[in-house]
Amino acid sequence: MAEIPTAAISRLVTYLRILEQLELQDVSRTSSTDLAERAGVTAFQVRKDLAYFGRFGTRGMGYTVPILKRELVRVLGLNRTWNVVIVGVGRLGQAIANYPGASDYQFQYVGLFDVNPDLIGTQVRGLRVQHLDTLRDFTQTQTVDMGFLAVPPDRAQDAAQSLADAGVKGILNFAPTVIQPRTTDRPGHTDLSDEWRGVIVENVDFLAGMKRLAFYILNPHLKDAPTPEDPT
Amino acid sequence: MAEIPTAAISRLVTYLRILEQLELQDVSRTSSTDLAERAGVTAFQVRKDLAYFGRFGTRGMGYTVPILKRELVRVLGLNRTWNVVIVGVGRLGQAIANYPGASDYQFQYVGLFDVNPDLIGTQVRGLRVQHLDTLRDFTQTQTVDMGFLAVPPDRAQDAAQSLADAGVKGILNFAPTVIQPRTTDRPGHTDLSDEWRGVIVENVDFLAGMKRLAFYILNPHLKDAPTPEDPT
DNA sequence: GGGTGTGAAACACTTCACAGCT
DNA sequence: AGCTGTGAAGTGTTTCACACCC
Repeated sequence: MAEIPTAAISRLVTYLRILEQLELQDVSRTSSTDLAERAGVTAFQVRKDLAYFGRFGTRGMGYTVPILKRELVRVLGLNRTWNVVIVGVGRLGQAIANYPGASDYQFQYVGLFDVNPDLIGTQVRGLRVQHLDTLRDFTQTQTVDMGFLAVPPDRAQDAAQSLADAGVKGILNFAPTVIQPRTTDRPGHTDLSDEWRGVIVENVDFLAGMKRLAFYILNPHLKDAPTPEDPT
Repeated sequence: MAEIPTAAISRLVTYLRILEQLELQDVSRTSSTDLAERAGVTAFQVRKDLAYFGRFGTRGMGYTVPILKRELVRVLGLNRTWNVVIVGVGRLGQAIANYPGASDYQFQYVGLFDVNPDLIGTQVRGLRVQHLDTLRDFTQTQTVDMGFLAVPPDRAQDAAQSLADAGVKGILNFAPTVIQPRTTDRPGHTDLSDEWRGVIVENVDFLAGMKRLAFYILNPHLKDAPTPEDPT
C-alpha cells in the first residue's frame, strides 16, 4: 500500500527545517552527508528519501539550498494556503493557537470552536470562539482544510465526528485517544461511512511520548540511534 | 539493534490506555480482536506486540483486563515515580505543566526552569520558576528522571545540553528541531561525550505533525490504514 | 576527485497459519 | 470450539556498493 515509507515523510519535514536554518545562515550549498548529520540519520537515508520524489542535486556538487528547499516545500504541499479550525479552546487549544511557526507556509486559523458556554464568544488570537454545533454551517461558506482537535479525550471521538460531518479532510489529534475513522454511535454501522471517506488523522500525543520516554530510559538498548555514514 | 520494534512501544501505550477505559467501564475481559479494533491495528499485531514481553492471556479465553493492564504498566516502567523538570515555562511549558493526565502513574513535576527574568520567581502549578543555570545544583539534591523541553527552537540545543550536564537521562523535546545527542559547541569534539551517554531523546512535534497531515491530505493513498483481522 | 542517484542485498517488521491450551 | 502464542513466510524499509555525472 505504502510505496513511500511513512517515516520518510517525517524525515522530509526535518530536512526542510534544516534547509530553512541554512538559508537563514546564508549557506547556499549542502550535501547528503551534511543534511544527514544535522538530521541524525545516515546519508544513504537522505539520498533515498529525496530520490522518492525526484532528482534535486547535482552529482559531485551536492544540493543547492534554495532549490532543495523549494522542492521539499512543493512535495510536502506547503506552497498553498491551509485553512485550519481549532476544536477545543481550553488551555491546550489556546497554546496551540498562539504557538509561533504555524503561520509559516500559510497555515491560517480561520475558526475556533468549543462547547463550553464560558468560552463561546470570547476572543482568542483575534478570532471569536463559536459553538461546535455551528461548524457545519461554517464550512458551507468557508473552506476548512484541517481541524486541530484539542478537546478532552472523552470528547474526542464526538468532536472528530463533527469535523468529518462538516467535510474536513484532515484531523490533527492532540487528545490521548484513538480516533476511529468511522461513525461509532450507530450500532451495526461500523463500516467506513461516507463522511469519513478520505479523512486523514495524524496524532500528536504528549502523554504517549512521556510514557515512551519512560520505557526507553529503562531500556536504552532498545532505542535505535542511527549512526551517520562513515566517510572512508 | 532494535529487537523490539519502536512502533510496538507506541502501540503498547495505546493498549494500556484502552485497558484503563475498559476498567472504568467495569469490563473484566477482552481479546486481541477487541483490543485491535479499539486500537486501529490488526489482532495479529496485538498478539505479537504482547508476545515480545510475555504471555499475558489464556488460550481460548482472552485477556483479563486488570492483569494485562498491570503487566503493561510494569513493562512500560509506569509502576514507579518519575520526577520531571520542565525547561521553558512560556505558554507551551505552562500548558504542559497544567495538562491533566501527567500525574497519573506518578509523573511528578519537581522543578520549573527558564532564563527569562520576567518568569523567574513566578509560581506555576505551585512551583517557583528557577533560572536554568541553577539546574545543575538542583539535581545534586533532587533526583530528576526526565526533562520536558519547551523552549524556542534556537534555544533547544543549549537547554538540552544543560539537562545532559545535570545528569538528566531523558528529554521530551517539544521544540521543532533535532537535538544532537552530543556536545556541539566544542569544535572537533563531535563524538558521543560523557554527559550525553545514555541520554534518550523523544520528540513531540506539533508543527511536524501539521506538515505531515498536509502531505497526507494531498496524498491519501500513501497513508497506510490498517484493516482489522477478518474473522472467518 | 567528489557526491548524487539507484538497483540489489540485507535487515526489520508485519502478516499469517496453525499448534496448543482451556 | 475458541483464542492465545509463535515459528515461518511475506512484505516493507534501510543499507549498501557502485555507476554516473559534474
